[in-house]
Amino acid sequence: MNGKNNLAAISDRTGYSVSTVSRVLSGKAEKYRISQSAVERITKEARRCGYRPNLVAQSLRTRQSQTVGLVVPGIDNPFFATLASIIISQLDARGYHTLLADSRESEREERQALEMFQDRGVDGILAVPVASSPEFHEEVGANVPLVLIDRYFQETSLSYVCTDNYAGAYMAAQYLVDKGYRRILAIQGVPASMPNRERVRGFLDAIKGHGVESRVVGDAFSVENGSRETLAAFAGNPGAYDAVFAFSATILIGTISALRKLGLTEGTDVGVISYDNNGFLDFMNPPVTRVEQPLQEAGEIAVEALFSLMEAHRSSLPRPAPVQQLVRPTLIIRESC
Amino acid sequence: MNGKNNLAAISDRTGYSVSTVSRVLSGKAEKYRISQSAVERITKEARRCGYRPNLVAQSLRTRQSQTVGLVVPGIDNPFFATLASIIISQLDARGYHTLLADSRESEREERQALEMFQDRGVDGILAVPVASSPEFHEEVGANVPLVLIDRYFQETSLSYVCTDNYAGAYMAAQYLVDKGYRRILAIQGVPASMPNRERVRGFLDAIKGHGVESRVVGDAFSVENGSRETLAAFAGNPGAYDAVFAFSATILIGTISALRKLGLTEGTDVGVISYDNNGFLDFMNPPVTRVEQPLQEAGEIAVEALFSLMEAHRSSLPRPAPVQQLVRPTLIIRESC
DNA sequence: ATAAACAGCGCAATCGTTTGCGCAAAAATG
DNA sequence: CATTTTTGCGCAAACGATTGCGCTGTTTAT
Repeated sequence: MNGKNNLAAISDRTGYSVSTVSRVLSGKAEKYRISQSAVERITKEARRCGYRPNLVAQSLRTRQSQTVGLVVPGIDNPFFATLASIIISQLDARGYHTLLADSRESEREERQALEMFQDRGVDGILAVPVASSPEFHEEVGANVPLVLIDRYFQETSLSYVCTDNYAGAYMAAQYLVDKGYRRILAIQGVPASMPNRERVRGFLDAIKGHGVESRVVGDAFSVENGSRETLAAFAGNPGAYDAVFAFSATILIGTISALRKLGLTEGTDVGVISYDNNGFLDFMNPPVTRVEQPLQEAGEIAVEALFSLMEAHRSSLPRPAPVQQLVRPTLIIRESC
Repeated sequence: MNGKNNLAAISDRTGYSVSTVSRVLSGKAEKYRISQSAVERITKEARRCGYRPNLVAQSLRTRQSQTVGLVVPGIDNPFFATLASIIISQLDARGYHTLLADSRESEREERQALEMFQDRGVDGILAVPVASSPEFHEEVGANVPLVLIDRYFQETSLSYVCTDNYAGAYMAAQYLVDKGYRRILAIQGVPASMPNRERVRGFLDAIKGHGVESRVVGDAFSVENGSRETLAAFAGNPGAYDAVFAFSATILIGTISALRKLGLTEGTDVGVISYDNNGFLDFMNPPVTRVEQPLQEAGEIAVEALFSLMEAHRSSLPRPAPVQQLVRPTLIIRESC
């Protein structure tokens, strides 16, 4: 084309100043009482040459980027992929774009991502935190609106929206107990994470006083962890446990894979129950009983909370009280235990 | 803190000009022959106050953003989630950040995303295109490095990296024929997309001359489509087909769900075969035979291609010849047919 | 001794937009 | 007709970083 395609170019071609062109094209024409004739001439020229504002310059000047940063501990995990999908849709619906980062469960990478978000001037941040203590997140949260999701910290003033992992695990364990299982292996995810700790607590509380032998093992929300721990527990002792509680769908896959390798069948030889929902779980053999987390709802609440923080931030109003909410999961009963 | 935290502030506090501070902090000290003493004083002060460059300003000035845009047709689809995950990791490893957009199979939203990417000055774009013709993408590709992935266009000068869908579908169909199936229902995804067209072509070519009755139905890579089409095909006529070829894992889920609802069992009553790989497929009942696409490999090649385009673009060198590559899928044989 | 080379750094323009302030002309008021 | 108000628009300074050019002073070559 004609080389440049910015306000200055339109200014040149219409004879109006850059200021006027800017005001017209950013919809502030009447606020600044620009004449009808100017508005028409300018919008016509802008349309003609397909003008599009440079968002980088706009961000620099206005300190708003129409972008939020989202950091998750592993986008390859279907759970976080689903969560990300839900959040991206929500943001999109509000006209915001998403910078997506993956911390891979690493505190260092998480810090980098959060710093990068700030350096790029995002308007807000949604994070599934990985760090073991809230200091850094709180520091970041003091500068830019920040809402935690899925994981959170004790005693923090940050907003968070999570599912009630204590209740979820409690329901699952109680169900196993009711079904008569008495030797239960729980395979956990990342031990330090709040959801995991809450699940362990819910699990232990539910089996307490029922004469259940149990062990909690494992260290990651991964297929590999599920497989390794299951092998370790059952190899050489096929009757070691009568049920397995997998703390995530990924872990479940590892567990089932290992059971099969050992010649055990889930559901009959060993009861299994899982966390997370997933279209596949209904078509496994047997269909898997599981705790479903209301991710859509959690995502909606989190985004809502973030936007009210952002709104206050924009107007330099006092920060609204933090939203700290747990949403209730539900037990989906099938045939695996 | 001390209010601002930019080059000017450091300039004030050290007595050196903004230029010198900039050159030191952006690692160009020796190129511009800055003295040791200046370098030390400045880096010390920068460390003290935790200086971090404003990436928005940097982008505006240098026209580089260390960002690439990624647009997929549905991040909620596990296939694209996996692809996105792979690509984000690759970009991250090269120090690039990712703006992720979801076109939801809508040409309009795809255009919006691509335009937004340009407005934000991304350094490159990776796209799973949705449009039916390449014009718009070619236009964009003329301005900013662009590589297509998973889907592509005929006769385009754009780079693309996809799997060989013709070969994949051919293998699958041939396997069904070899197994003796003669009435095959193929449930396709988005009809106009190149992978889908190639799969249809591969499917039809493979069954040709073998006396196979077949129909190709459906219009989306979704669970709902799989379920709807399966119901329509088998309701009132349980023996309508002896095998179903699902063109994606999501479609497969819908198909199995529908078969069960109709009292049919996949594998025995009706053979099923699927496209895509997925940890769950091995643990369904029965385990599902499927065509696995080498996504990791495709992602690596695509990112590699993108970076060589970006490199040339940065140095205003002539654009290297487009990379147009198909990578070969493999058939994973299990027990569902 | 004079010129040339070089070391070390700053000036000021630039990227594209936004916006407070002010200025002139036109319109309204007394 | 003199004053005030309103209308319509432009000047220029931001936002924070980068970089071509040039300016001083010192060192080296001729």
